[in-house]
Amino acid sequence: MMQQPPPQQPGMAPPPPPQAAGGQPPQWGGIPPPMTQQYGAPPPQQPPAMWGQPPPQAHYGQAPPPQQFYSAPPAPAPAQAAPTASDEVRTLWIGDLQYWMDEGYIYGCFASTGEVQSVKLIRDKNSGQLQGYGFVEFTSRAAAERILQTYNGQMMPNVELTFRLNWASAGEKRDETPDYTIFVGDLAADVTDYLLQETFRVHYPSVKGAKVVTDKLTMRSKGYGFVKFGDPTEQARAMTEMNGMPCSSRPMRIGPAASRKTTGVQERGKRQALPMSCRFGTC
DNA sequence: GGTGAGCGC
Repeated sequence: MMQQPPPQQPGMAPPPPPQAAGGQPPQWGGIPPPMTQQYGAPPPQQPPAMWGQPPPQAHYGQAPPPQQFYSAPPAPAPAQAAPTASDEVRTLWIGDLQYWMDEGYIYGCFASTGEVQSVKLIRDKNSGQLQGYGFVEFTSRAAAERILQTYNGQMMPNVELTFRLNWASAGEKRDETPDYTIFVGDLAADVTDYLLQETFRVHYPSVKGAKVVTDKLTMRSKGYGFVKFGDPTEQARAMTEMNGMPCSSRPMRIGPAASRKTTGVQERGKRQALPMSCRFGTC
């Protein structure tokens, strides 16, 4: 059986998943349960509290709001907000944000933890446009770590997107276990992360997650995606065994995944180099 | 159709 996050309540912060499991929490594959698809449609009709409503027309005319910091209001009981070593790394990078997700929305996402210190979203200096990423500082490194483990890959409130979190690189890059990824093309338009993941997972238990690439603005699938494996031999097998297999209504076309352009947050040290002889599962 | 996801505007 698989553990799935409980359905979300509109207007609420995401369910803080059970205590960070002692094992390996989902990285980017904790695919949430399938929900009604709403491509291109911003959140439901009930925005959370007063935060981050998707603006019908953002009023980014001029006077871009200056850098905003959200100092945690006294909302939830500050757990053990004893300021620890001031040099301690406790900031997470957060990305894959929609343009209407402002500091308030992000703050609201983690408010229930009571451990948010500040939220800083990056915007274009001239237009004031949010850039789709930012930084969330927590009250302690332990808190940041806990949030990273439990929220990353989970659904964000009121929108069909999952949290994309990582340590802020200024501090420390950590990306534990290496993973082995394949490229999957020719996906039907209705294939979701979850479906893609399950299509593989039933055959390969080491599947960590799957990601259908979507256009950030329209949320529409670009027709391809990636599946991550923990086991390189399963990756290799899947390359041949699953090629041409249907997912939803269309046969998948599988290939090796070219590494993402960023060289920033990858496994430190070695990266997965697929010998030519292995490229198509011949080894 | 095609190789994701990014670090302080």
